[in-house]
Amino acid sequence: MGVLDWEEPSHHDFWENIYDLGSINHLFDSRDSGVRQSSLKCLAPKYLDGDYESQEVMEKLINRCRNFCRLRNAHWKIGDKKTVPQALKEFGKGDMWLPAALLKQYPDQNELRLYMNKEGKHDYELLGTVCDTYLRDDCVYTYRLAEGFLKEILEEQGPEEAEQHLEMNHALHPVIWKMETQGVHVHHDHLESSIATCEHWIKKTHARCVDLTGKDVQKFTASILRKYLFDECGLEPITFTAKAKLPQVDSDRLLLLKEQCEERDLTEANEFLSNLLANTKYTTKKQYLEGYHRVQQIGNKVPYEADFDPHQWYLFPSLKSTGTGTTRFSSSNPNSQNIEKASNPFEDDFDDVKEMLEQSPKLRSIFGPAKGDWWFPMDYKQLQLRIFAALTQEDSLIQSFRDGWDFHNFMAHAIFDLPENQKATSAQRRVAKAVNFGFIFGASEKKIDETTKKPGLYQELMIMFPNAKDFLDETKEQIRETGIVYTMGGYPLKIPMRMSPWDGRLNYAAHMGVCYRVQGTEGEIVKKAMVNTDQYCTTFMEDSRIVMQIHDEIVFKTPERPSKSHIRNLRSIMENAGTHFGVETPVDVELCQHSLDRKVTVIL
DNA sequence: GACACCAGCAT
DNA sequence: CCCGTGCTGGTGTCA
Repeated sequence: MGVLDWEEPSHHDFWENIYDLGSINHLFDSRDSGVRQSSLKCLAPKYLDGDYESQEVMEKLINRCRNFCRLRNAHWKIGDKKTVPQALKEFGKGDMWLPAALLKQYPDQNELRLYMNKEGKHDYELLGTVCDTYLRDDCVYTYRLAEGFLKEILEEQGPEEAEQHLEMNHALHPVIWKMETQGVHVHHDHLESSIATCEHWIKKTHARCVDLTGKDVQKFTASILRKYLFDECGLEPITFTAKAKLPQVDSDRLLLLKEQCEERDLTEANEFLSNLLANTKYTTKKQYLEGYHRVQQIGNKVPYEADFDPHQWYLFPSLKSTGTGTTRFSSSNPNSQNIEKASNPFEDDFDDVKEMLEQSPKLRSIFGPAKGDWWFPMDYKQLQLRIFAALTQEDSLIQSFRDGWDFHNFMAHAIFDLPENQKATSAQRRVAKAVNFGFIFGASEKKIDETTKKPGLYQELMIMFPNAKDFLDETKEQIRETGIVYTMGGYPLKIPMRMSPWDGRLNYAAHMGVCYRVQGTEGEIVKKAMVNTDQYCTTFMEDSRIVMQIHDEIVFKTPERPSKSHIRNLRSIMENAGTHFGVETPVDVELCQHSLDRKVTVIL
């Protein structure tokens, strides 16, 4: 819009002068910055008296303009529902230029005036000013909010602390900007052939489902499924959905229902379920693939890559550094943090299902370096658990990491009191894993006892790890007093108060607090690592950069095979980010030349 | 069309 | 009542 000079946004001086209301707001109240609540539209009415009417007026007018164009088949390039990404769909932000352009260029102004001013409206007069008004309000509200938040933050949290947190996000801006504009390379042909494979199998399995059930439906929706399985076949529902209390029909439940079929010799229903499970897998895959296909672009947004090939295809995910209540990143359009792992379809399935899934395309192989490039993902080994150990200051846990234990095995040994030279069984390890994840996800006493099927285990653990117990009590106390917990770097996180801690559910809130402190510290560490590794890349490794961030993993790109010393340096930068916050965190490195799922582990 | 719910994917 | 944080897309209901 001509407000900022976009010529050299990668230049250091440029970023020096950028302050981000999102970061300031998140520091003021980490619950504000969720996906739904962070926009000015929500913040202005909440903290100022502004109702932000001008945005609404603009949205409506833009939509009227788009309708006007559609009705007349005018040759205006209008954002189309199928091609405009989700974020732009809402109110046609992509068409902000439209009102002024119509006023300036539409040949029959009289016609335009009649349309805009019909039914007593005066929209024609607004065409030339509506976006300016919006933009002005946007600036004013942004400034006033920032001013207000900063004042509160400095008073409540102290200037030095606050400055540190703000500086971290400040330093992240150019890093995120680079990632967002330079994008993630995808293998375009592979994408298309994978979609075709999915389609083939979807058709095949669906046809079989129709045959077996005699239901000639386009799709086996949840309601059709419930009717068939529970009413017609007489199977017993396993569990019920949270709100509507209907029988759950997710994959796990369907697998259990399949067991019921085997017991009762319902061969047709049994085979139906197999086909349906395979069908669901392929349908989901296709959905992901089509999502990637829809938003991919030829890499013309890559102004800084020297020998850039216009035939390469890229995705440009949007990153929100304040997209979560815990300081983790969120990613959208597409979400680059939930790319399916290859192992996913082949575990815990029945043999016939496995067979049908054998040709299933691997989504991770869609992503990979462009020709000639190298990617190397570097991930923190069991970062969350190490943070938990550091937070609790539980010596035995910290020591087990130092001694190089597999942590789940270590926990299995502790729980089942195994001698050191005896190997834990896979069942024992599974229990231990459930306990570990339970803790970092903030499970309650009841939940831990239930998922491990060992009543009383939680209490045993509390005796076994007294510091962990103290840590829980301390977190609980913090929540009772303030509703706020702190990460290891001192970042304040608000616990959602939808469950009031004073009505007997304080324990639950306390476990939430554990989760927030662990995830919050994780986010903090990885953000610092990103800033520092980016700095290293720009300084010492030409044309290298961060491609993606997946919570405890950073994927780098280089135009040639990275040297061992570069990898070593990057690794220690990442590890130092951990120790800076008091966590010992070794980092694993892998190299890939073709795609994310064909990695070579590097041994240094 | 807006909204709630459900499902499925990740760390 | 509840093991967390996210994003996306489909279905079904309501206005």
